[in-house]
Amino acid sequence: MDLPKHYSSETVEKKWYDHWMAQNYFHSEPDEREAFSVVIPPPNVTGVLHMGHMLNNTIQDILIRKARLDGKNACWVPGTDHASIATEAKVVRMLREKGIKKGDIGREEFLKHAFAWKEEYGGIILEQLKKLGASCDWERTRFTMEESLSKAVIQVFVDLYRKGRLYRGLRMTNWDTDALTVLSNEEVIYEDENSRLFHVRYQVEGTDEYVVIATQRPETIMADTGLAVHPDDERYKHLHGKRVIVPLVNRSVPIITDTYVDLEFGTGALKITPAHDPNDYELGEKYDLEVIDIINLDGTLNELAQFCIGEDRFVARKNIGKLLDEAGALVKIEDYRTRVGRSERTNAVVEPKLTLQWFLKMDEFAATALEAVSSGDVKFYPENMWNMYNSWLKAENVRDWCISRQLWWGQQIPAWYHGEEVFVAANEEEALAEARERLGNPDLQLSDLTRDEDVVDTWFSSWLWPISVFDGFENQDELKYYYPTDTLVTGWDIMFFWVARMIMSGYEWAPELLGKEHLIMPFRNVYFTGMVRDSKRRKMSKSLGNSPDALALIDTYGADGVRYGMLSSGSAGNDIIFDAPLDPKTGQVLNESKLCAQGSKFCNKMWNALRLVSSWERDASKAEDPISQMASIWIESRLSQVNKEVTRLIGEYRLSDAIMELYKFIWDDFCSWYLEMIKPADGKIAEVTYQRTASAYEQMMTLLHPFMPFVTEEIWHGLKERAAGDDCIVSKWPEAREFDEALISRVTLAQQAVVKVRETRATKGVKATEKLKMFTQAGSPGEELVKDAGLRAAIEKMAHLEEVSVTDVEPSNTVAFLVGNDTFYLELNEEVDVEAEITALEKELEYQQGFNASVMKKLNNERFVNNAPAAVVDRERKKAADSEARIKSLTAEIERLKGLL
RNA sequence: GGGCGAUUAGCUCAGUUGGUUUAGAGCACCUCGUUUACACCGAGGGGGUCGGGAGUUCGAGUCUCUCAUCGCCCACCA
Repeated sequence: MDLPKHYSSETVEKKWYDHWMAQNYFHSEPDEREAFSVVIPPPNVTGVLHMGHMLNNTIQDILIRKARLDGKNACWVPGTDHASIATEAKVVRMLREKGIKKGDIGREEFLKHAFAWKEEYGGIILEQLKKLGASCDWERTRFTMEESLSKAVIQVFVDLYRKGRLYRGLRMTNWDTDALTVLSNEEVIYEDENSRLFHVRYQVEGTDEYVVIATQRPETIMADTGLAVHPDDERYKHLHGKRVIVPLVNRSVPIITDTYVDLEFGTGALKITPAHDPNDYELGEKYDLEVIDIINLDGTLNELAQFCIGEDRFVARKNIGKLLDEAGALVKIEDYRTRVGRSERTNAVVEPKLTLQWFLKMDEFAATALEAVSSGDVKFYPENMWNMYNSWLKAENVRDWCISRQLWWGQQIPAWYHGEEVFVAANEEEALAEARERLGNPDLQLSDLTRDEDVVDTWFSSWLWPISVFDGFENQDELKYYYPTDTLVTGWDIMFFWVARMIMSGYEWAPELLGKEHLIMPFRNVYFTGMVRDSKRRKMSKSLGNSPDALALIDTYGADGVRYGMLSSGSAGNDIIFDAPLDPKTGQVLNESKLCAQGSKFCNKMWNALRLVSSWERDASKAEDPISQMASIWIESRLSQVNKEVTRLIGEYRLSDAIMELYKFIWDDFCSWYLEMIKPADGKIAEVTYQRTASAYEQMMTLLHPFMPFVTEEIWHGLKERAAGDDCIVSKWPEAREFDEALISRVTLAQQAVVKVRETRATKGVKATEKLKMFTQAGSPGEELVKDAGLRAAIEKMAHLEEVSVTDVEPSNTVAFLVGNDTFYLELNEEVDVEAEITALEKELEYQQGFNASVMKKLNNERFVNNAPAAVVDRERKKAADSEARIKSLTAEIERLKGLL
């Protein structure tokens, strides 16, 4: 068999993914096995694969593949989210480029374009996930705006309305002046930005006195309907009950007093613009002030402003500033830093605006969602995410969810209006029937009703995801089997958008759909990944351009290499600093990563181990030699040990630790020690040794398979002839057997002996291959190592020694070192500097004495001996005995050497 | 202004009921080495008083308090 020197991820990965798909391994149907389901956090249908996706989908894939190996019926449901604002914005832009305006073509036509766009460009990300190796059940791919899922949204809307948990109201909302829609609070990103604070004076009516206020938004002055001061503010007490004249528009407005006003800030006087500020709106309500709305939906000023009509609010800001100055009302302008809210999707500065919207009452939902996690029904990893969750959902912080959006790409709200009456129903026929009945007018026609133009928030469809992907609102056949899902893997940044709301919806509808005896949480566990950040700790994002090209990374390092890289840094909840360096010229992130490179090197290492093993000529007549005999039992023991450990770590979601454990085991134990020990000089290996080696190697590959599926599958096939359909992916997770712990520690000692020899060679400048003799003295505990034929031979082979023996003869021209507690002597061919050896041994002795002293300090402490657990005390006694033995060995050797001087 | 989390080797991080040799890994670094799996390699080595201080304990990287620095989340200060 001629294998290339370098592992080629490109060809291997394509080959196996195609094979898995052809064999339909990822598909799941309900059966008698235990179900293990995971629903993907649906990426935006417009999205492309980025680092966050790679991290989070690698983790899901590991969990799913492990479950599959454990013999569970593993089902990973993929899909995409219609992402209303983001997608609609893209389609609008695309149409604009074609010279088509959204408003001109109407809703239906627009949706056709949008669906066509989705068919052509949407879902690229799912193809990219295949490159990563994601073992999703692609036959189950869902989309939040497909018919069944949309029906579920409508059904839920109607249900909530009938339960009295939905209401429509005029509220101060966050308005996106670009997308022309309202936004939920969560969709507004606040950041500190530079601004200017205008100090403007208002004349007190009927006097020559002025009150100076400070504002960042002079363009809203024309909408002022009041001025507020603190009731206890001595500066303004004489003005209580008086009125001031708003500059430019010369409107007379009342001075009100309220403790909301901060005495310390600015001049202590505040202009009140109920239409354009949430706080002012509240004050306006309280004091019954007029609401004058001077800003259009697109952010321009309307006629009511009287000035700067038609100008954008930011243009008007400058111009009004000038006008105020000309009118002598502008006192000064200060530079100021303040929090500005921008739309998460369009980056437009959010305009507080009074609009009529649909809201979902959240108090009950929030209480349920809190209880679900505090009771332990839903477990969080890491646990401390509870704090963030709790602070968001506790009663005093919960706000009703604004679910309507002034967009077309989404599920249209199933509400019809006739005058003041509202009819909410699953379809127009039902709405009409209800309207006829309630209005007592059997002749009422559909054309007499007006349907709500708005759609629901995208999250109002994704919060149903764990149920709706199984068509659970229509029938419960699959839901019964797959629900609840096992683990949700997502970033903590969407804990409130999505995780909490899925819990709410699960507890709301699962009992109705499945009955209360069925488990009702949407998932048992939530694994929160951290944010992937760049080397400057900035969140990776498209706009910053600091994210490496995910697909380019896969091309360079292979999916296995990238998966390794994503995992080997960080743990649950902690942010990951991705190590891609920056281009010094452009400041852009380079598609280079040490971690991913390490992963691809690891693939190459394993590949070459296969090359080595495959290169041996197998000889059925050859007997197993003592080294191989010993080494096989050792590697099998270690394998079982590692198996147990890795299983435990995966169960605790400690995936980085698990992959690191496997990395060290495969690289160090298997490649550096085991293979080197059994490596035949003549290239001929006993058949039995080959089989045991292949079997151990195969098991290692299975343990690593969930993490690095491609290379492990490739090697697994390279080791043995396989029957058709007998694939790694469906093979069993190996059983962890009892392991020979005593042998493991003996091998550790043997390794120590080898390292000491190598170290001695390095420091004395003796060639690594120069044949030397080593011995220990008769009657010493080190005999155990030498008496074991396999171990002795292994030491000789690994350290290039001619002989390791037990002897009575007095050492001569030797270098002594400790192996375990005993002294071993290495005979050198050149003259040994006795004084230097004494110095070296004395240094070692000093360390051992220090160590012994610290142990004895504990043991001589009565309180320690009395209070510490017996096992701990025993361990300390063992340490003491060991170090005493070492001290004895060292002292004796030092004495002997001194006698030579 | 509240809350959460960090601070361990040059870098990125482990260290999960306080005791497993007076701290570990990977990368980086230094020395040596082309021995027929792998130079995407092998062998060896240096490097940390676990942010500072105090406390609890027989025993603290681990628990408590405090200070410092840095992140992040939430909040209506014009």
